[in-house]
Amino acid sequence: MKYALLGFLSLQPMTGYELKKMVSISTGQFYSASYGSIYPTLRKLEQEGAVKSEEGNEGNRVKITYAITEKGEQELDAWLAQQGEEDFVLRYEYMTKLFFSGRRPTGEIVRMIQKHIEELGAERGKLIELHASLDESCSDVYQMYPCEFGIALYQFLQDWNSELLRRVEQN
Amino acid sequence: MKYALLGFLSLQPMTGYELKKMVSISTGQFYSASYGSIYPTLRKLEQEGAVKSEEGNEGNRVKITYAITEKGEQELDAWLAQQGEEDFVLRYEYMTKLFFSGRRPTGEIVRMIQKHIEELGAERGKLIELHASLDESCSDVYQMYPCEFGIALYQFLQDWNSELLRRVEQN
DNA sequence: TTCGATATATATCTATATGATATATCGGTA
DNA sequence: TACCGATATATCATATAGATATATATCGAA
Repeated sequence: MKYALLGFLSLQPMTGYELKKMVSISTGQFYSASYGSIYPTLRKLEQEGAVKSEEGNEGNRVKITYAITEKGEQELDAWLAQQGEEDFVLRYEYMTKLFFSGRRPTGEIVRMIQKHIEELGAERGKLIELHASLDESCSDVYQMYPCEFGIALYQFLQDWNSELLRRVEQN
Repeated sequence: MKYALLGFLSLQPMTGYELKKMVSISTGQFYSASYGSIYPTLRKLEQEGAVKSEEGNEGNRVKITYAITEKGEQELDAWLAQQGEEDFVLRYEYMTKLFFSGRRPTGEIVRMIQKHIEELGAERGKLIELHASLDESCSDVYQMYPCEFGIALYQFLQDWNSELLRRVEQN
């Protein structure tokens, strides 16, 4: 969490709200953040001296903009450079259902798989749109990779489930 | 959480400890459970009447075996039949690092990708072993699919990252 | 021009989950 | 018999999502 926020703040100073939007768009497929974690983490990062906040006021609105500090940049680079076992967590509820599908009639399973494939297609479509819009705004090839990964991942999921559908229908 | 535990208890009555082991082996790739969630959930399920517990005692050891009830079976089937948007969460820390890798020297990025591909291969190897051992114990084709999915997923991840490595090395 | 919908912005609460740790028993082996 | 690893239950601290509350700003349509 902490390092991802530092990373985004290294691109430009932002408010918690802007941070949430940016996280959702750019790495949202495999890393998401809620306000319930963003705001407390920002306060903690400021205590540590990794970011500093500036309270601007547009009219009557309170607006706290956070910027990364020199110390924060160093921490970010240390995290990027460190080759630890990276966290990889996949929670795929559909697969849990599939595991127990032996209890259910084949027709129902077929419909579940078909619907899932459609949903995967829709998600993939959204990412393809995002990719087109990203082309202009990205300062860096590396910032395109997660979106490209997401598109390829959904393609893989669609393919795997299409093959599953074929197998289930065949008996 | 709740429904996954009900599912496993529909296969056979079990203790919380056995449940944890079984979850880790069978759906562990995309759904995991800790004791801190298993025991409280079992107690809640019993309050709801979806499972009933029996306190057996082997010698001096306390051993609480949980079995699914008729009501629990109905709840499980209702969950399996219901076509809702299923939870899909991927937390892929490596991809977050990649997003910010523009800050780092190419050599370091190449090493990160290489190491990651090796780790993916190791994980895939474990699943292939598991698949071989599963052949005997599974009562059902559906119980094989999650493991097969895991193997295919790691293959996809290896392929995607190998292609990424090629691209990064080329400039 | 005013009304309502949507976007911006911060903050906090509840429920739940993880990971670690504590405690204790059991079976096998050295 | 002493010890290790597996079995078994339980709980703590910490983290997080998701929902909700509150308020302001913007913009288009009636």
